[in-house]
Amino acid sequence: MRDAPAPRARPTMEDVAARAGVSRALVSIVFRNQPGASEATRQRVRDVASKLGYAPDQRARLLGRKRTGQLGVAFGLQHGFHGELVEAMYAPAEHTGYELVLTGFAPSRSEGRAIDDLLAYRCEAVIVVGPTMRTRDLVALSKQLPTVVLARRVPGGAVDVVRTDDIDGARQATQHLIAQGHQRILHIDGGRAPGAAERRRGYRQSLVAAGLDPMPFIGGGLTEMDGARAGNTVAAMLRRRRGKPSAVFAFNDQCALGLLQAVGAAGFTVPDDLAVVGYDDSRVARLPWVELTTIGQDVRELAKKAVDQASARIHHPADRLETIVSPELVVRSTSRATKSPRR
Amino acid sequence: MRDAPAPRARPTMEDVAARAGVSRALVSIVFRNQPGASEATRQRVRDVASKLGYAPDQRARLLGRKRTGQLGVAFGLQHGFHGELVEAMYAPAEHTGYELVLTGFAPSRSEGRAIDDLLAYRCEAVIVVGPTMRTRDLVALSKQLPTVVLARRVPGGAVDVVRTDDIDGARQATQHLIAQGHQRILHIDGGRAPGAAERRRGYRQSLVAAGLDPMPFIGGGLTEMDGARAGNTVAAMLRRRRGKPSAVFAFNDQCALGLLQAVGAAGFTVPDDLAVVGYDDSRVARLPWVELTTIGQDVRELAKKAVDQASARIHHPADRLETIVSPELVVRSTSRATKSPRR
DNA sequence: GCCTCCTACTAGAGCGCTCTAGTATGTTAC
DNA sequence: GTAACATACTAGAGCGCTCTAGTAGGAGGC
Repeated sequence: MRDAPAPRARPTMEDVAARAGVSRALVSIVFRNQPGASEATRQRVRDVASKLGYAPDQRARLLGRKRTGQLGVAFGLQHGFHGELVEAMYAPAEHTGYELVLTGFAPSRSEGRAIDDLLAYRCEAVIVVGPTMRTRDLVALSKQLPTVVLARRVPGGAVDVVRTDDIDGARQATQHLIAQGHQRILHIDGGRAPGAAERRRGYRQSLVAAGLDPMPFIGGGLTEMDGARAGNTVAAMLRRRRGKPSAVFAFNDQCALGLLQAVGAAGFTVPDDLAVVGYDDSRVARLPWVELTTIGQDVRELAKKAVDQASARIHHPADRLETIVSPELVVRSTSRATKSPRR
Repeated sequence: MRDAPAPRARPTMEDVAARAGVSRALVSIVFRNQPGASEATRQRVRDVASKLGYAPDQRARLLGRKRTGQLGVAFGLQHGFHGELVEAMYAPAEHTGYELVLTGFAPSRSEGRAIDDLLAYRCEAVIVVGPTMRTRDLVALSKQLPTVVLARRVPGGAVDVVRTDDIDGARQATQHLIAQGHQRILHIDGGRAPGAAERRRGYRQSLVAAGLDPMPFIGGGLTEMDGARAGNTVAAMLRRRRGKPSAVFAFNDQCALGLLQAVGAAGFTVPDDLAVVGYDDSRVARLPWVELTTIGQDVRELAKKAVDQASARIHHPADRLETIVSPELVVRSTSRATKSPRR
């Protein structure tokens, strides 16, 4: 890049002004849709601009302005769910008058570096999607500029957070199974993953509230492999005479999928031998041969709240808020009662 | 956003210069790692800067510079594969001295809008990942500024392209099946999807070269559902006495997965009754209960070539190149010979 | 001594916009 | 006629950097 030539020169506002026979300021007025230009002039300026292939230079634009009107978003390039959230942010951002600046993180590119980019662009606020960085770093960031953490819990109340109510989601899943007549319900947990602690709690609360005994957690995880491993454990339990489980609430859909696989391979039938509920309502959960009952997160709502909250924080830096969005149970065939009610 | 307050004032180069007792220009030199400052001064400036929480303003930086050094990347927020490619671009971009500016497209946000953002940021070149927009629009874009289309074929040679050699991939898949002794090999095709025509061609060429008869294409598609539908057709063929296929090459892994499901549900065994090869080497293909033989695209290489080519195009705008990266066969158990060789 | 050369630094003009504070040219009121 | 007030437009000072063209001052050569 050392000896690179200057890039193809693109027309500036000056060029447009000259060709249209007006001042630079007037062109600026036209492009900002501000009052102060006649309709005829506006049209002329627009025509000239499009003839020249002119588009305002965003960098200069932002520099001159008091505010940048930019909202930075850092998200995981590998997480399909993050992509969905980002997509859903565009509409509310536009509506609120902000522009989104994206930066991705991944195993090969740390969250810190991604966020540095956003700082350099002078975003007015940042939305960090599902970060794994330490709470203290997030707190430090939030002292530098308004920060909203999306889809992750941050204890301490020092940072703005928008997330799904995982306790409620786990509760819905468990209560659904209870309502189906299940009494011995297992939870394949997510270990130290974000949300795992809440899901454990929601599961346990529901059982206790229904007068049932929580069963010990089975170590699970986030992936199909983790689920399959747990599934083997569950299959072993199913072979016992007494005390065998009749339903499982898995940490997420991928985990549930692995579990379904292992349990099926061991010769058991879902939902007759074992009902299964996942979490996330991912695409695979909807496949006709999977039809996994699951808990759906409200992507649209999460994205909108995150943008709104970032905007609110720009106006009132002192506040701090934790917004919790309710998830929704999606009943499919892995948990539907098929035969007689159980006892 | 109308009556928003000015954002928290952040320190400027001026502030750092004043506090360090040097000129603005010197601070600039330090932050650009240019020669012209003593080591002691560098250290002092750096210290002061970090004490003030100063980071150079990217907008101003780019404005002042002749070149922006920015590479725009437009990608699909919903495509996991796009995310992987973007991730793999960061390293080569840094190495070449460019910075990546990301913008996403999705059903709710058109590719055109995404690209407009990149134009506004005065990127020196853009890399468009797997666009579905019309060829003529891509050609028009490439006239405005250096453009590289990644992971899609663009006929006419008017646009720079970096893509996987799908003909070769299909050939590898088919030849592998032939080498395993299969003689009646089906192709579940991808219809009008990008790459589908090439994969059909590669499949047919290999069969003809081996003196075998290509079988009629089975209408497939990109999703598990499409694969399952095709799978039912294949299962019906397997029940016949004569002329039944012994292997299938599916358009992609998702399609292959649906097919495996349908064929399995119909009571057939893989790979004994039917060998299956997919395409993409996606995460699911690696699951131990799937172990799908597939064709892997070289993400790292694709990303690197895309960045290199964008950089080359900035220097030599007149050229146009089509870079084709070879895919690689990954043999797993859905195609491994298990019993006797077939005739 | 003076001249040259090097290193360490500074002055100041942009970059392409935005935005405040104007100036012209009506139009209306009285 | 002129004051009052629109509306349509312009001048020009920033915004926070980069970068060219300089200056100051010390080391070294002869």
